[in-house]
Amino acid sequence: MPKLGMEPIRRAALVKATIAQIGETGSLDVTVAQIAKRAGMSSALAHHYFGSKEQIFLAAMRHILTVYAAEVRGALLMAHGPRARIEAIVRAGFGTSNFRPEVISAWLNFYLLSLTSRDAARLLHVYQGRLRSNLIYNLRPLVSDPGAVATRLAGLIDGLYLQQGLSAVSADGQGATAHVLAALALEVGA
Amino acid sequence: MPKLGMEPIRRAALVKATIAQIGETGSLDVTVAQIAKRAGMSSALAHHYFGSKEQIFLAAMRHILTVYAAEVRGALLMAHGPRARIEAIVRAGFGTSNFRPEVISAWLNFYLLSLTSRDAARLLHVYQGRLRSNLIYNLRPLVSDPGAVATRLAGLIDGLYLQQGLSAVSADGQGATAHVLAALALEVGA
DNA sequence: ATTTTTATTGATTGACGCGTCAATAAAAAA
DNA sequence: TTTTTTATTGACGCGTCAATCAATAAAAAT
Repeated sequence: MPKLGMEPIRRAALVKATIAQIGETGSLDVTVAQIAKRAGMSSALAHHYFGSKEQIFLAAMRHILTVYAAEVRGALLMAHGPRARIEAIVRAGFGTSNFRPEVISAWLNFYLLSLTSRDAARLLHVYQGRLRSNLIYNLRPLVSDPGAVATRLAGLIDGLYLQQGLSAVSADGQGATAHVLAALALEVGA
Repeated sequence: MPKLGMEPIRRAALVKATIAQIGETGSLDVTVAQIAKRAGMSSALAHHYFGSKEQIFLAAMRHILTVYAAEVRGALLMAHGPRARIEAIVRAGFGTSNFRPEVISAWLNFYLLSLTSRDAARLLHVYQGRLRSNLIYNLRPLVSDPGAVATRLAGLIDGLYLQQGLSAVSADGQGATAHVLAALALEVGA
């Protein structure tokens, strides 16, 4: 009984199911059939809407990055001054949306996917570059070598994210945020 | 023409080929046939010596961790005083053996494998715990909260390692080392 | 009332990969 | 010299999975 206008609904359901399935499986070794079943449809329909498994992955990745970017933008709206803006960026990175265990796991897997897929690498590069230039821009009035400090802060963020993704017990976003802010305080000499 | 005593040679060749193949492929989606071919034997022989693909992966992982542990031990021999010992640990982590692109890629893939395989998780946990307690022990006379500082240093090391593994262009071990040591200097207030 | 478009799936295909097995051959032991 | 052990591989069975296709059905358009 085909109700019309199903395409966006199906696509969204598949994206959501993909992230959940990757989070549960812990790897990209998820089958289209698993994803489709979780999203309540046949694997044939998943192929019908996305064409290939890689396209499904890329859509899921795009979704994660879009949500993340929106959260950063939102946090930046409320921040006055460079120091507060950096704090906002950090807090957004470890915010509730991106810091759910499934999302962390998916993100780490997409990291590795970027070694294989050019499209994935391109996506990731754009968002990493945006984070980095955001950090550098706001670090400029605070430290003498913004590039180096940005490298260390971004590295610490990635590393703590990785650790959280691997421990996979309970994601401690507040703790991670506190650590990054502590490092920031040392860097700006406050 | 069976020469005797081939087993250790074959095993070592398979371990080496596994790391190389994972590095080249960028994922754990490597076939036993690929590994065996690179090691100069048939896939049947690989199975004969290791029994399963997972055992091959675990052997490769053990090898990487063993080499890493040896390098840390070696560096610690030459270090006098807590500060120098921490520097030694950092330098070993980014030392030539563990910082070749293939090894970085393999390590990152093993990180994710630990989400799937209990044995892999156990291996990783042992070595991470050893690194962490090494750091904490030597940080104790230097800082007031060794645990927190160790978390940040380990996080930064992991993060920079991750970034190097993903860029995959040229591994800059000296740069990474310098960044961690800079963070250390800030933490100890020198 | 037909035709076209959209939604949907069961069945199928074709490829691929792990692991096994039987067979071959040479060294070592008996 | 016969037997056992070690080394080695080609062939293959069995399962899995991505992707395709034909078929069904209900909206929408004509």
